[in-house]
Amino acid sequence: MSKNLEFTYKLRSSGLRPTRQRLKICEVLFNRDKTFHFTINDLAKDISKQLNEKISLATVYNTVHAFKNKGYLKEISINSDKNYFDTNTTSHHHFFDQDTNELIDCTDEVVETPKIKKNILGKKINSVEVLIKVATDNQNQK
Amino acid sequence: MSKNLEFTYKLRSSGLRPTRQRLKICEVLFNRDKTFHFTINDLAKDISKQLNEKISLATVYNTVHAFKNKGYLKEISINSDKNYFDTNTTSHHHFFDQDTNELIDCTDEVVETPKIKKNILGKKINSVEVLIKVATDNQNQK
DNA sequence: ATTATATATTATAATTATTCTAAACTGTTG
DNA sequence: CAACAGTTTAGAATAATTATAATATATAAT
Ligand SMILES: [Mn+2]
Ligand SMILES: [Mn+2]
Ligand SMILES: [Zn+2]
Ligand SMILES: [Zn+2]
Repeated sequence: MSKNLEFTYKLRSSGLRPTRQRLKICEVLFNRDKTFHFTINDLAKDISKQLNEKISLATVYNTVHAFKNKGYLKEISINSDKNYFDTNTTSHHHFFDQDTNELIDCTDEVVETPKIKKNILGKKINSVEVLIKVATDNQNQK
Repeated sequence: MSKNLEFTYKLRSSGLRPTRQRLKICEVLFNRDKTFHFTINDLAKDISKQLNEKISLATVYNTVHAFKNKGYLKEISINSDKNYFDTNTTSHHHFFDQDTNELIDCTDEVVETPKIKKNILGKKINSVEVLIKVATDNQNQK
């Protein structure tokens, strides 16, 4: 359980009590090689499958929002139907597959962050992100 | 009522009956100099203020979606809290003011559309749009 | 270790946004 | 002026999210 210890420290260091539920959610979210995108519903389902114990949906919401506020997750709104979270919290760009509703990270080889030549007076730029919408190459343009 | 005639033709030409409600919504949305962004709720409120007659919320939803499907409106998801529509249906970029939840169109002088160097196999690129999130220039980074 | 305190979890209710339904209404065609 | 399909409407239904308030837990204080 060295991973578990890690998560415990991580949570404590940001002022979050390392509860059983939060540690399990950490496990599901952060005990992986690659970052990924998820919806809260997907996450809740994953948890109830992967783990024998159930976590209340309200707790999943609370925890995801707490993790987001601490900077461990990023929220991404791309589609009015689904609200995504991203375990990759760095600034980055996305493909959005309109056929499958899947989000895919872009590497630097795909697209460079565009330069902003003018800003709005009195405001600070917090992020510049590119979204590329793709779909199957049929002639159904709608 | 020359504008009204115009809207009548526009609707007919796309197979939509020019009903009283649709014409009023056209008036509110398209009888302006500049394009703008709105939420369905804002639109419903605007209508009940600007006009003496009420339009059912379901009709506003129906009409906005019909107009979107006909290409007269564009849907923009940027914020999990609010779902926007845009009367500017061209491909373009946006500032999003995180203080006010306001969307602002970017001109070409602000940012150029980035080049996509690689695409996902078997998929067609439907749009490439940049989102610039801004907020007041205090040191409150959260 | 026991107790006290603040914080977190939970089931459920409440709220909000959106879609569905089915009856009434209206625009268009003949 | 029928007749008909398409449209609007109020209200019900659904879905996503947030609020509530009682219970449980983690940590700090004794
Ligand atoms: Mn929609
Ligand atoms: Mn949220
Ligand atoms: Zn991502
Ligand atoms: Zn716009």
